[in-house]
Amino acid sequence: MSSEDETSKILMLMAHRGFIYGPSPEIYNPIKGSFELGPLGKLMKNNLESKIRKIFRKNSFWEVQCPLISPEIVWKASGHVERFFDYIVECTKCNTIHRADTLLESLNYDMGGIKTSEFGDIIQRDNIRCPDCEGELGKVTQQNLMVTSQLGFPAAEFILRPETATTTYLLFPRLHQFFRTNMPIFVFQMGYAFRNEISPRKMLLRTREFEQCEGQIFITPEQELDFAPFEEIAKKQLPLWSATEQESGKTQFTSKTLATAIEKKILDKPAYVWLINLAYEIVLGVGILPENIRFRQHKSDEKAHYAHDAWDLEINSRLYGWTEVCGIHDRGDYDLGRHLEYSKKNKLQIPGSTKGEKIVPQILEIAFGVGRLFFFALEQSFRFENEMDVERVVLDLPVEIAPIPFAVFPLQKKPPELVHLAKKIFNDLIDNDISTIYDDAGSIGKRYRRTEEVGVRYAFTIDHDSLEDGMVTIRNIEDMSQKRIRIKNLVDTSRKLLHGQTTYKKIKDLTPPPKEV
RNA sequence: GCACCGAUUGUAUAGUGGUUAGUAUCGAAGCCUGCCACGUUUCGGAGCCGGGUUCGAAUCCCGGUCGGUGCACCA
Repeated sequence: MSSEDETSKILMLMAHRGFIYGPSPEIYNPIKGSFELGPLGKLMKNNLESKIRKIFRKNSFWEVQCPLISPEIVWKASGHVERFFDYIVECTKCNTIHRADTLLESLNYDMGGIKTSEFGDIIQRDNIRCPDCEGELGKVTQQNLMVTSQLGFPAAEFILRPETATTTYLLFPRLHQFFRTNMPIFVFQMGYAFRNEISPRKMLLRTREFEQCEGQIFITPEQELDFAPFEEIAKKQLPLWSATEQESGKTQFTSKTLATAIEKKILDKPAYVWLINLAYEIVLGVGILPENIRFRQHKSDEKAHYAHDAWDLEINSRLYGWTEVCGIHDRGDYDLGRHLEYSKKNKLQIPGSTKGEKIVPQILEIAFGVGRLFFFALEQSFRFENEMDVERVVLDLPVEIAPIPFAVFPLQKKPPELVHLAKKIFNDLIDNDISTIYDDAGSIGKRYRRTEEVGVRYAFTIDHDSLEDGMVTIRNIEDMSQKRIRIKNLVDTSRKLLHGQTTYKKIKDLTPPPKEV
């Protein structure tokens, strides 16, 4: 199968099997970059989010939730009002849109010495022409990358948040009190953010409304360097591709242990390194394979306005190539410093190491695009196998992420006792919060294939012997093998499989030896 | 937003200036079926939107919309 075929096939299956629909609304003229999750997509994203929450909680993060709307001053303080504008200029001849700053930069203007308000004057003064067609350039206009809306009566303009992180920072005085002034403070937030992307593309990878999951550590400069949890992970190896390696044109890079990264001064703060590792664990936790993960350090010109150091966790997308899914930022004291400046609230400071000193806490941030992570977890899981010239489609998701990990089938509809027993088992599983599907339509083989295509890991089949011996077969998606287990252990076994407390391999097969003929 | 390419049942496709728009798959209801997309019966479902040419347009032309790819932006 060519990769082009594979791409369109995967996209087709995502929609066809009820994972992702869109762009939405499909029956009217859709808005680019907006999607619906269908029944299975929603189940799967719920599971993925639960998994992320679990990992955050294990690592002592607490979850908060903040509003999507906030007054403009918040975004002035955060720097977004200033930085989230693109200055664009349109060619009057060929209508190509150019960014004023990149245009001037390409002509070797010293960007440090130019104010954004001067872009238009310079272009006019120096008679700068369109680089594509030599045509005359029009006026420089602003393109706001933040989404605004109206609120209240009379309506006033508000900004929809372009990131969740800043809204979390506004809570610092409250959190500092909640955690009884113990630093560092670990919190995270999952929720929507909005950006006027110029051109949404590539399914869930670039949309105008998107979900983020951002973890924050409020920490003192001393704690960043003396961070006990780091010791537990110091020997782990991560695929770190440093800015220096990128700048020297090296496309090959080697995994390094985290201790080495610090020794070689690729990274300096143990707390920050620990956070990079957390990003890695989360991505592994939702089923992305290590060979498809790398960390890429931002080069100095790439860094966001708030970042001291920035690394992206990138995933090698099967459909779209290496793509950022998580940014890990050392934001320094930029954010709380700015909010202190704009709000004048002294509670944004904490006592420093010397007596009477007040300091602004440092912030380390880990920022995931949830939609992206969801999309990658899904796209990487499609497996196409050939079985006797018939293609077998398997959605090979981790059991914790799979929308519906279990299925219950009566081998046939006759006799009705098979159906009764199957439905009883199905109800038992549901009553025990084990996500299960029941199906009795068509042949048993058809049902196995139909359900493994949407990620069902284990199927329980009730056959005629089940009525006599109290056992059913469990079929494994991996290799289509089967074992026989007792019905009375079925709920317990399912729960253990779901929570990783046992594996299919460890299940004892009670299939009776074949009878002598 | 620009450039190029595309649009027929849910999916994949066939074909035609006048057709009951074909096929496979799919879905529904049966029959059959003792473990891997079996078979079988019946049924269901389609030419993106707007305008033009024409006696007649799903088919030709123009415009729009949406999608794909490339450029700029980005979690």
